[in-house]
Amino acid sequence: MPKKKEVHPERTRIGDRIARWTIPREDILDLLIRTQQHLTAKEIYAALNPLNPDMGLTTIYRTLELLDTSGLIRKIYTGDGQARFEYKRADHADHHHHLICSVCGKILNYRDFEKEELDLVRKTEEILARKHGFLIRDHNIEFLGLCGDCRSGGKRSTIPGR
Amino acid sequence: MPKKKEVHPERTRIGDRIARWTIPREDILDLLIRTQQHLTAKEIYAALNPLNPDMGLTTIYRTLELLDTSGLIRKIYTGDGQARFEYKRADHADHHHHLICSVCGKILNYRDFEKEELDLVRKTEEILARKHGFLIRDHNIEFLGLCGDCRSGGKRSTIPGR
DNA sequence: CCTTGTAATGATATCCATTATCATTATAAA
DNA sequence: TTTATAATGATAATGGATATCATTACAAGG
Repeated sequence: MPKKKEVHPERTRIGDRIARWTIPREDILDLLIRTQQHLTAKEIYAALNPLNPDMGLTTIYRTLELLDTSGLIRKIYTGDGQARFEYKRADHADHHHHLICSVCGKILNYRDFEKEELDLVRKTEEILARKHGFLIRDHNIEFLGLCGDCRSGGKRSTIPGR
Repeated sequence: MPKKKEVHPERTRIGDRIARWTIPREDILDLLIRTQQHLTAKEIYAALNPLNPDMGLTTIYRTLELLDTSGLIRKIYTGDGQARFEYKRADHADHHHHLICSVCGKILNYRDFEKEELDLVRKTEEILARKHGFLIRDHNIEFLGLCGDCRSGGKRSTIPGR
């Protein structure tokens, strides 16, 4: 049976921004939903190419921008010169932040202290709105440091700027 | 009297990484100390060029990487495709985070809730160290949203992806 | 003061992620 | 089916950042 997928329910979340729900869009969103990693455009391309060799890199970039603008995915800058993407669940079920190793670039998700953090964030958002008229839509928290491997290894990074 | 500056005291903080403290290094660090903004390499180039037309862009990039690696300045990615830099005071006196407008790209510093935030961060760092063997060296917190102008204006951004 | 090894610089070329262009294809509604 | 046009993909172009390498200039030892 050839590829024959149901349209993902999330598709409705971008209904007003989009006219046609296509195979590339379905495949890219699908991949991001399934993976735990933070993928770059090229990684997505590499992952989907075997399944759909006709999909070009341009489409990946365009689709990622569409999904990001629509709030379905999040664009992350970890400082290695390329943007990464992760799926953003509507229900905050996977609310987490990042732990980035400055040496090897590894990214860990962390999920502890959600409640306290959310209290703090909410409070901050209130103040910011009052003080600067800023409407908060999202926040990022990231910790930079050395992962276990790089701490013990003590080796130098080959990544420039790290 | 020609330019004749005292070497900035911070110079000692990178003593072991550096052999010579030069005019470009002094000027770049000096500029970052004085400004409240978050400058790109090109903005720094533009600002210093009138004073020192011989300074090339390459030196700016190299010096910024040196200062960043040494922990004197912080590299920030706001998502507009170019890295920005800010001076990082040793005494945490200016501890702050960023408020980024997704439409116009404006960046505000915010400094409220430092104590609670630091408590939370410290606690988190402890857990992360225990759980993942991660040694935290820095953290970033940023809020993304719409600034007052862009809220009321309701105009669309020309910045791709925003 | 000179000399000298070499760190630092700057012009240039290059790299690489991302965007723009535009002809072609394929979707969804009539 | 037909059709208007949204979406795609090959290609070229853009632009921030880095590599290369000959040149300059700093700092230590004479």
